[in-house]
Amino acid sequence: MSRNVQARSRILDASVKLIRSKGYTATTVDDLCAEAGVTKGAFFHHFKSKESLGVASAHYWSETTGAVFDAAGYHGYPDPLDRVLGYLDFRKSMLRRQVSEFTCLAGTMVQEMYASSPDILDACCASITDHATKVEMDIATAIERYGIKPAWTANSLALYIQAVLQGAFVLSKAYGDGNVAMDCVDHLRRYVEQLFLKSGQPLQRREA
Amino acid sequence: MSRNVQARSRILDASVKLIRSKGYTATTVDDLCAEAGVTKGAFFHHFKSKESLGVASAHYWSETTGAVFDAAGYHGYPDPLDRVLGYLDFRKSMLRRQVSEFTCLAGTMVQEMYASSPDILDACCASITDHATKVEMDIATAIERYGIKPAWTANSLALYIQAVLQGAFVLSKAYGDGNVAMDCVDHLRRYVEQLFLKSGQPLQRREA
DNA sequence: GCCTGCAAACAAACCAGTTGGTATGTTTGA
DNA sequence: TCAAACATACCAACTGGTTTGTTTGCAGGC
Repeated sequence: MSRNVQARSRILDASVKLIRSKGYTATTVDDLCAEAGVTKGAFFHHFKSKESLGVASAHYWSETTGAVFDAAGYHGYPDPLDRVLGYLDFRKSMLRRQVSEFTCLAGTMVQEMYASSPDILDACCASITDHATKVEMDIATAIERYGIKPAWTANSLALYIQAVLQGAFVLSKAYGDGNVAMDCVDHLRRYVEQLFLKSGQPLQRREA
Repeated sequence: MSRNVQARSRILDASVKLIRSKGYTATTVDDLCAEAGVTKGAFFHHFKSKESLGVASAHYWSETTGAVFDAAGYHGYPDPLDRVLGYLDFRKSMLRRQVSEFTCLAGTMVQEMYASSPDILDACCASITDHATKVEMDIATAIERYGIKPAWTANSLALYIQAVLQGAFVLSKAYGDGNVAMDCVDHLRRYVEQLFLKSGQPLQRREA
């Protein structure tokens, strides 16, 4: 911990950047070292294998993105449905950036590693599940508050939201920009609003 | 065309199987040859490079899956909305199989190659777009037939449907089975039904 | 003086693609 | 007609570069 405290976290930052754009397999240890500005010796000092870096990268992703969402403003809304819709608006706002800056590391790695590395798969799955669970809380509270008796569960809607986002990322990569993804979030928002719209009782107004 | 007519198509079959489960980069030419039962010489006789096999694989995927959907029964329904919902039911029925048998080659490759190979990206993008366009036709007809004036376009809904499916595949890989994906299709079906449900005018009944 | 944190060189395995050849069938022209 | 020339489909061995991981050594704090 003497010479350079940040070597490990510089490797983790490099892993997020490179794996998101090239994928896990195509990202070599040399690539990671070059991007992080460290040598192979430093890499294998901090991670016992490339696979363990993959696992650490997924955990790191969970922590860093978790902090971003925890800090977002929508958590302050008193209405739980507003918080869910606020989450969607927040996600939509992120889609203005470059494709490589708004896509999901966990989703990318899952697609590539699901049959190859159980450890990486578990770490990615935990990342997605943890994130979905936060939204699920607000959905569950909203179901209670709005007094609806849905044919679906808070869990399934939370996972559906994640599925739409993951799929929107795939289409964004295919088309080269986030416009498709924004349209997808619009459809998703309309659906969520609809689910809580009791027949005859209009939803109270909220800001966009 | 004398010795063994099927060498090329055996390689293509092998590519779909291997790339879907391991990803493009992790699938080596040797893997493909072993799976197809051919030698490296045969491989490079039929494909000038691994990348060109990737492109050919995406085209092959388009053709083979296109044939499956073209042969499905829902095209016979007279009501265009029934055809759209029938498409969703058909997709849901596929989710009973193994994860590696219902996921999308194009979506998997896009995630991995979007920043690495423009040629493969184009081929995958075309595959997804072509497929979405078929659904878009029925959506457009349904908009007319049902006389609705939506805030969305047939194109954006068709792409949204693909996004949900692609995202559902990611979650299926993460959780190891298609149950999450089936829940997603249920949510999606509810949404599509809702979109065509004019206030006060119930939708005519159709079979599940 | 010994552990941590890293550098540099090295090694063994692996990978895409090449080479040089063979077997089989097809075209051509005397 | 039929044989020489050509084309196609394929094979086994090889090559040069790349990849993950190791080893050895060294600088500085405790």
